[in-house]
Amino acid sequence: MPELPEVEIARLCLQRWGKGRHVRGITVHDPRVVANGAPALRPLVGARFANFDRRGKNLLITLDKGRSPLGLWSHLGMTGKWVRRSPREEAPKFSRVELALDDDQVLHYADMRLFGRLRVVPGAAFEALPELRDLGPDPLREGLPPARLAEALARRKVPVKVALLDQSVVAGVGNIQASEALFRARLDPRRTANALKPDEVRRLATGIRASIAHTLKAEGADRLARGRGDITYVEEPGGPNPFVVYDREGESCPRCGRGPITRIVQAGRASYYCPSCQR
DNA sequence: ACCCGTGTTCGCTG
DNA sequence: TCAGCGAACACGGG
Repeated sequence: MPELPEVEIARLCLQRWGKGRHVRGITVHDPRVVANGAPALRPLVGARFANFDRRGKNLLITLDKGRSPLGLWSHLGMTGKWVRRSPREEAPKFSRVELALDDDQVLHYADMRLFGRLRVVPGAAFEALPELRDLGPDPLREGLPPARLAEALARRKVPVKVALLDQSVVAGVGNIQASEALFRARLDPRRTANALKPDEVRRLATGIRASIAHTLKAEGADRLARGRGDITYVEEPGGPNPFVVYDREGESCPRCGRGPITRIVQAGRASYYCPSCQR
């Protein structure tokens, strides 16, 4: 379930589960999720988790081993997730890689669709990764200055919803957050990106940050960060939809009461919006 | 059987 | 050089 908020949750979980622990062993159930092949993960054995960072949807984990650090890059794709289990428990469905830790727990990387990837980064030199090269500002780490958003949108002639999916515009926004942010900004997703007025860009920047903050709260990030609550974050597939418009086609608008929330397809992806109050 | 899917990259076109 | 676009990747779930 990975856009910026879910990846941030994964970061907090991994930090909690892994920090200071050593990797005892690795089992690769499906080498397709390992960039450069399964043997590329071997250097992780014996390393100690030190730091857990995130850029957009990318997890950047640093481990200590000997005198030079080791990096572990993890992108969750569409269906990737990190899960902690006791070695006596059954592995989660679609577990592709497992890391055995020195506290007798196992971290599983599970990924049904296999769009996610793991990669060991020698020397933790994450700057060299092409996946990070063209990322725009990360709204949670460094905020989202309207001027910078305006600059990124200025050269795009596509609908603003489509532009928001480009990670070089804003790092971490995905298909759900794009619809949610545009609703909060009261902007029609079909508006051309480079035609937004300065005030509309400001509203959009605010909407993006508000949507991410709302999702983080709904998914329990505050409890995790404060060290309370269940240490095993497990999303409930049957749980209530925490979003304001996403996947709510036909419902009345929670803001204006009219709507109804409408689903359209843009660049092959679903967008949801209120035709009555998004202009 | 058919359509849909929280992501990204690649090759082609203008 | 680059924005834009569609296909491809892979495997369920409804």
